[in-house]
Amino acid sequence: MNAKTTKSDQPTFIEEARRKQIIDAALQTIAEQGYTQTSFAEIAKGLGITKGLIAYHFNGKHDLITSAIHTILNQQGHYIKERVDAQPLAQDKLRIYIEASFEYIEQHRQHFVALVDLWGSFTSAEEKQAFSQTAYDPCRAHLQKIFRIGREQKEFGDFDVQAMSAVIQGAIDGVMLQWVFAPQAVNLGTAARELAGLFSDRVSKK
Amino acid sequence: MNAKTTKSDQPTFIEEARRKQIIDAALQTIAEQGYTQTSFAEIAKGLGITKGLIAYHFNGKHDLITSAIHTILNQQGHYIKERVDAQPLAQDKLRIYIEASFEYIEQHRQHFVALVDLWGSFTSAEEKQAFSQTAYDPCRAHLQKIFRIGREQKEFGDFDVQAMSAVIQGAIDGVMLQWVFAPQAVNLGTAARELAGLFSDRVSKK
Amino acid sequence: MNAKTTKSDQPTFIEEARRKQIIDAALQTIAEQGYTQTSFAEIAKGLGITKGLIAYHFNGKHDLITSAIHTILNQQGHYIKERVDAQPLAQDKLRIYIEASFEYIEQHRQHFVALVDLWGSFTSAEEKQAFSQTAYDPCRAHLQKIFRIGREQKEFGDFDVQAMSAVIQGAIDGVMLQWVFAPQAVNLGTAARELAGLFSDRVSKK
Amino acid sequence: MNAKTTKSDQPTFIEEARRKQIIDAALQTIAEQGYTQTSFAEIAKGLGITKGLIAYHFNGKHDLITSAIHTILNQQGHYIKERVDAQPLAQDKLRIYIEASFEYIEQHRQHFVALVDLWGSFTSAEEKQAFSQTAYDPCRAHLQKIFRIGREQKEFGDFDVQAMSAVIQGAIDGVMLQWVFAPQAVNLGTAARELAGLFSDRVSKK
DNA sequence: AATGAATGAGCATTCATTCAT
DNA sequence: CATGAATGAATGCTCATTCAT
Repeated sequence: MNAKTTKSDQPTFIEEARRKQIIDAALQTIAEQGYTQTSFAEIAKGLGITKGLIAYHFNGKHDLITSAIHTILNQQGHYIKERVDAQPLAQDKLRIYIEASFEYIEQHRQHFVALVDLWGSFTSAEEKQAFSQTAYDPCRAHLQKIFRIGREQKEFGDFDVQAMSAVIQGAIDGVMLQWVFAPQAVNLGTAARELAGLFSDRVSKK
Repeated sequence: MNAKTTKSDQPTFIEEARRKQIIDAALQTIAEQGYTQTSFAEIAKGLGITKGLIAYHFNGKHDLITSAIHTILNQQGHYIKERVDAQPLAQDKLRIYIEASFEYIEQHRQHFVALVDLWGSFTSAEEKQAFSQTAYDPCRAHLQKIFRIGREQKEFGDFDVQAMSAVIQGAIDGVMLQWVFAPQAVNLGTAARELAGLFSDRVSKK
Repeated sequence: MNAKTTKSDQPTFIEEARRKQIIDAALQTIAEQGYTQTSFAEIAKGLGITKGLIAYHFNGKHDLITSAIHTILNQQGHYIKERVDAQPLAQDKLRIYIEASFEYIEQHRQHFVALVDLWGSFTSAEEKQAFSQTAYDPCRAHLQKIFRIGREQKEFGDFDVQAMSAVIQGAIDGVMLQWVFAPQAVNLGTAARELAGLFSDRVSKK
Repeated sequence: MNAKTTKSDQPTFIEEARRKQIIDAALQTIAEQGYTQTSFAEIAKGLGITKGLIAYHFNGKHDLITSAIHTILNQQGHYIKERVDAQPLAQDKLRIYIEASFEYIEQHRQHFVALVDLWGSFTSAEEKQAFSQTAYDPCRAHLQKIFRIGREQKEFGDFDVQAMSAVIQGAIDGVMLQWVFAPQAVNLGTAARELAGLFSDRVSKK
């Protein structure tokens, strides 16, 4: 309930290292055994520490889960932004956005297995909505920014920017979901190409 | 351990009614409070029965959850199939498939809030994959059938049927996810139109 | 709590048959799966009836268990008495008592597996003592009667009748226990001979 | 599922003390109320701790029961062995074996009340047989060793060693059973004398 | 005489959390 | 910083028992 009382605001080096270590172990355990099977004891076991230590470094389970989610989303966000920003043309930005999304997922499948499981950790509608905003709003905003650039640069034609951002991001997430649970059922590379193709055919028409 | 204390193999009328009633209450509770907060006691409370009765009608929690999932997927599947089959043209079939998917979701938002939560109920990778097959395989198969019809009827051009089915279904699910958690952030009707538009522009090009 | 209210004192034919059938099934289930695993449902399953019917024919679980124990002890008692009474000499009576005890056990191993398990069903010291009296008092009394006859007929010398009855009956039960759980570890026939031999050497000395 | 939340392999002092304390309380509760009435909650209540703590120190109920049984059997075994080994003559060893068995039982009646009840805790035939081996094999082996020494030292005549060990141990256990449930019905001292007498008369004959 | 639906108390077990050391 | 002992509430599940039909 109360935050660490004996602590200054600035986390120490070891504090930060432990938190990162615990978050990684938590994500791994969640991905392997599912959220409901992931207890502090289970995380601690895989790390060679005691569960008391986890309680010491996090303000309860909710804090741990929240931190884990932010870690994943931030890492993915940076990965994509870096690559998209390197492209001058909007149509390349969009293509790279899709490709980088899938690339990151492919390299961190475990993170996404865990992420899907973590939806189950939100009990109230408010928490779910808050998570939704954290997860989707920045993505849609990024896509909409690309669309606007594309229009300013006369690369893209006319379409509903709001809806299209939801559709493109949705397609990325939806394909990811299928791949996460059954990697052999979906080829991410081909899917990326088809998705980018759908869009470019649409907007370059006029 | 033991399935039931009664003799007959075929369920009675009251048995069926109770199971349906319990499944509905379970879905509602899951949607409202999340899977992890949904205990037999919680479901029973909302129904005015005892938790022992739930254990009497279901072979454990896994049976209840499985039954609930199948109920949702079957209902949605029938709803869509009925409407798609009524269309002679493949391009209409595809459009109706997308629209009907969103319609059903819109009318049963609670089911899908629950469905997403239920992913968290699968602990092993095997269970997750099994669920994935139950959920996605029929959808992708249905889409691929529409694509084949479209090609036979010379309505559609050439594209990777496998990947396209994953992308279209993924887009539907991905948009649904955004809407389920933040209904005000996405307009399902507009999204359906943009998605159908993306595809028709693509395939009618040549 | 209350006995069958709609019933006359005289049990009907079908009533008796059902009780016997249920007792037999109960003994078999207890022998096979242990007392703690033996629920009404389990007994009913093996019989093709419902557990409600068992509750109808017995005044609760305690009644069923008590009836089962009495069934076993009475049957064994009759079997032994019949054979002992056929012998005129006390030393033969004693030998036959031992042999018949083992014979009966050998033919009804299941009954004794169950009997040992049923000890666990008595919760209070009073119940245990009551069972003990039901089980042991008649046996020791029978042995003591044989001893007295032997003395009257000048076959046996002097010894503590009370203690000797406990020792002989104890040896029978103790050997039975070893055999019941590990039939290959004890040969009942040889044990009977050694036990009878111990006694006859002792009392024929003077 | 998970054994313990701590890291070290060797138990601490407090750990050992708690386990012993809990085992003692468990034996007492079983002796007083019977195995089926002995829940973690019941044991904890008599100890002033919570049932969670019992689960913390033992790997489930089976572990607790197994530990309790081994505690009893080991203690009794040591008590007897110590006294038997002090005797040079085989006939004294045998007499002391019988006397020490009864002495120990007399001093720890509660243990044996519990032990008899614990038979009911084994559900499968395999578990029962395993327990039987743990309980009886060492006893019979000890007796057979005494018999062999007796023969080597020309104290004992000829008899079936295997069967005799079963009969003597059986008599000890069988008398104990009668005494445990009805202490006033059997005098352990007299019984010990009669039992030892039976044997010595038999083997010293030739 | 028999069934099946329903109950309610009890069970072992899990787990996040607290805290003295 | 870190541990290990302890808590207490919650969970899925079992089961004898009741009762209307």
